[in-house]
Amino acid sequence: MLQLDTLDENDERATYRQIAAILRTAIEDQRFPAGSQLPSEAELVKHFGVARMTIRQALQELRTEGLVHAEHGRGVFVRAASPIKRLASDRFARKHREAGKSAFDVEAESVGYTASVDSIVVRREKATPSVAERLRIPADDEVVARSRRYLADGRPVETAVSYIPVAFAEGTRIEEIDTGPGGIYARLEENGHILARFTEEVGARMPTPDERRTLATAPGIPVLTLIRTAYDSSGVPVEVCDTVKIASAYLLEYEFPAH
Amino acid sequence: MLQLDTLDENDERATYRQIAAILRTAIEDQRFPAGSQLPSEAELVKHFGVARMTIRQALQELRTEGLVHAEHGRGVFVRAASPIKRLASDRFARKHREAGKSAFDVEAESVGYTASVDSIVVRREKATPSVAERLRIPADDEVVARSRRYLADGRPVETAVSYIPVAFAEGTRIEEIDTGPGGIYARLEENGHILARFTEEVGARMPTPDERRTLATAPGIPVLTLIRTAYDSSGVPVEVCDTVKIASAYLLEYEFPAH
DNA sequence: TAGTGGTCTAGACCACGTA
DNA sequence: ACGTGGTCTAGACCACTAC
Repeated sequence: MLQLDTLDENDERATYRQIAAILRTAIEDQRFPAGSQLPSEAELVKHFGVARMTIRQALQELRTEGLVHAEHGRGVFVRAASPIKRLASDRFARKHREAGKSAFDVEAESVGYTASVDSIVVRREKATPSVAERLRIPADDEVVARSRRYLADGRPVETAVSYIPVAFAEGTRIEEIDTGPGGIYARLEENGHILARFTEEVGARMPTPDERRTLATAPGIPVLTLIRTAYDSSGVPVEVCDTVKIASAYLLEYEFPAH
Repeated sequence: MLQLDTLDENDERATYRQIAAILRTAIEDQRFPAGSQLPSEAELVKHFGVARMTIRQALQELRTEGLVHAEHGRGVFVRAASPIKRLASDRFARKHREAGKSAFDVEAESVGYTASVDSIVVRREKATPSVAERLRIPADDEVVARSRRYLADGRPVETAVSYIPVAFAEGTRIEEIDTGPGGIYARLEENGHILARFTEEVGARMPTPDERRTLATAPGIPVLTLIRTAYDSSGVPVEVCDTVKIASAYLLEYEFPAH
């Protein structure tokens, strides 16, 4: 019954780890396919003959690994292998901007998602040390900060905050909610700052509770952090974009020469 | 006593979340600096007047976030902000190879670490679908698989497996443990495959229990995954390198033109 | 030996989702 | 109403570390 192995007396691992391993194997073997429901805690208590807290500890381990997620009142479900959005480094190519598309539209289109943006907030603020350093401006100069949240098929996948020196944004639609076709990069170029190159700094970590809420992720799912700096043809940094992406939703692609 | 806030009756959050938040704030405010020890579970039980399991649940949350780690028999400690190794995309530049240095040496030198490599295993095996696709060879052709583990100052930070088509490795030191100065890229170039460009695919996820063991990481620390493909001047893929890095130890840097 | 965290039990009551 | 997971209690014994 339950089509699950039972505990091995000789196994010296902690009981909850053994149970986690049994469930993990069953999931990997597709005995519980993506999206399916695991046996309830009560059933697992009966099957393994242990206390409920022991079962919960095993499930906690699988949740931390991101293998399953619990829904209060419904059950524990195998997480669907998330569709991956591949981000190629030509996503900022000028040809896309000229067609009036934002980089996020380009990404989404290439994999068949419906892209949307919400929570757009535009304000002026003093640059943080990290932003000021990348923009090569004094530490408390004012910048225009544009924060927003990206959604794919209605589900949050990324937050982003762009910082632009006030001098480059003043009098353009960069300070309006709707920046117009092609987004802020198109506006910067109209303003004489022809974009020449980007740098990106990529890392990963666990999200803060705040980020978990904004991105609506379960505990145990890491985020990719990406800080992009855009330089114009004179080598002047014109924008820093600080993004936090749900790791399971993204694969970043880069290409570079061997010199 | 303990210099910690107490529980707020009116706070509607679960008790363990409230306790976790109190501890998190204390850590962020440096009341418990990096490396310092938190009060013992017994002390926290007394301070907050709750059951031990409730305290443990709060600590579990902080562990999942990677903020603290427990040492059996010693205590719970605030995790030190890990030193970051920045990986620039010129780390495979030919000038470094000509100086007899491997890419990992270059990385380590640039930040003052002592680099070392262990667990080197070289064997022939059938290509996995993922590797075969990237190398553009039939799905069960044989490849040379070189796996190893990188350490910085003696601590594991990354595992890597390189796959090279047998035809390109045969008769070179690529199949020996010690590949000689400049590593496998230098050997490939001596063999007529002048490297022209690389692609890298970057993602992040939680480590498998196996990876956690190999990299000696605590639960709750994500890994960066990086698959690099090397192409020679004829556009032929000559190597696929599949790496898993401790996320907190790395920051990847890329640069690309705006077209 | 004393103190620490690790594991486990056997209950209890609550909040949520479904029917 | 019922079954699900979420939270919490009040213990127990064990394994590890430090002295």
